[in-house]
Amino acid sequence: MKKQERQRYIKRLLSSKEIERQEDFVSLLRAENIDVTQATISRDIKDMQLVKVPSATGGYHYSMPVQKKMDTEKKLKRTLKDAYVSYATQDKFVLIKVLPGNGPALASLVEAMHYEHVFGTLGDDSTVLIICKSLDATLELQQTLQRLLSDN
Amino acid sequence: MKKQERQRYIKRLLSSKEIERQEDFVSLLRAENIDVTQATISRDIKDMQLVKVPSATGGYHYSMPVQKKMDTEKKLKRTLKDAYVSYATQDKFVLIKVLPGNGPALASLVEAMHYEHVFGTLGDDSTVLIICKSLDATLELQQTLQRLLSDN
DNA sequence: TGAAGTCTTTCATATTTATGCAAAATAGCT
DNA sequence: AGCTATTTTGCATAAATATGAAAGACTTCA
Repeated sequence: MKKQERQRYIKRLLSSKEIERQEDFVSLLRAENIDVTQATISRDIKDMQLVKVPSATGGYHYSMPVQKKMDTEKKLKRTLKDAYVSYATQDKFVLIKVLPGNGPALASLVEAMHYEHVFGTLGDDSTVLIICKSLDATLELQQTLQRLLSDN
Repeated sequence: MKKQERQRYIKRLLSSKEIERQEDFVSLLRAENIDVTQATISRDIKDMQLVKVPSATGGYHYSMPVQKKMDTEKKLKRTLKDAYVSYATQDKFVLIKVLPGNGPALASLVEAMHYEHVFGTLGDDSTVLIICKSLDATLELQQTLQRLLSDN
């Protein structure tokens, strides 16, 4: 399955880099030894329903589809509320303790959110470690999580 | 204020028509006697952070920004949960009874969601009337509202 | 295996969108 | 009003994206 694999890569790129043009996908995929043309990327984007979002800072970047993002956030919220035990931060890390068994699920939801400033996520049985890209990002993420926890 | 007014029109068009290209905005605005070029629309879209979404049916259409949509849905949900009394449907109408004073707020939130298949919304002190574009749409809207009401 | 059908990709290009720059409009001052 | 600064717009065009058509892969079935 060539196409699916490529689309998985595209998803991963979405969260790790700020992608402004379809050609960026082409270059980045080339770097991972996946050879495609812009035409294919255009079709992938249509397939995956990605959108090109005008960002507040003036540029543009590709992002998850609205609906999926909303759905994911919903699940994330529910999981958080269900399983949350405690959290702590240090440096660029946010460490969340959850009820046993919920770590992996929560971690993968956080990943699926493709938060701009999250560098990586890791979940074991009852702990989720989120590594942010900066201290500011850590703060922001904390607030996001708190917002999710405090209902709405 | 020329620009702001135009952007209001753009917002209204967003919910009423399926807009596929920036030129569509140009024509539709021309029809309302607002003269603009595609260049301006492009800048408006950047300003307003609208996105061009690949729709499930194969085409593309412009739509609200992700974040705003999420925020609006959140407020809508909260308002619904806070103020909801009862609802009824008939033909293409959904009539929601709410606690006194909440009608206008709820109506404007429903409008802000720019639901594809909602024709119009009207809220008095304690009632909101939503007029859909088709019977199917009415059913769908009902489900959406129920989903919002039943937590998540 | 090979023919037929389906799916995917590229190439070339049409279509659409973004933007530099100059002109026009608008807003602040005095 | 008159002048200056700021914002907004259009024009022309560059840049980015989408897509028809042909070629290549991959399936399936006999």
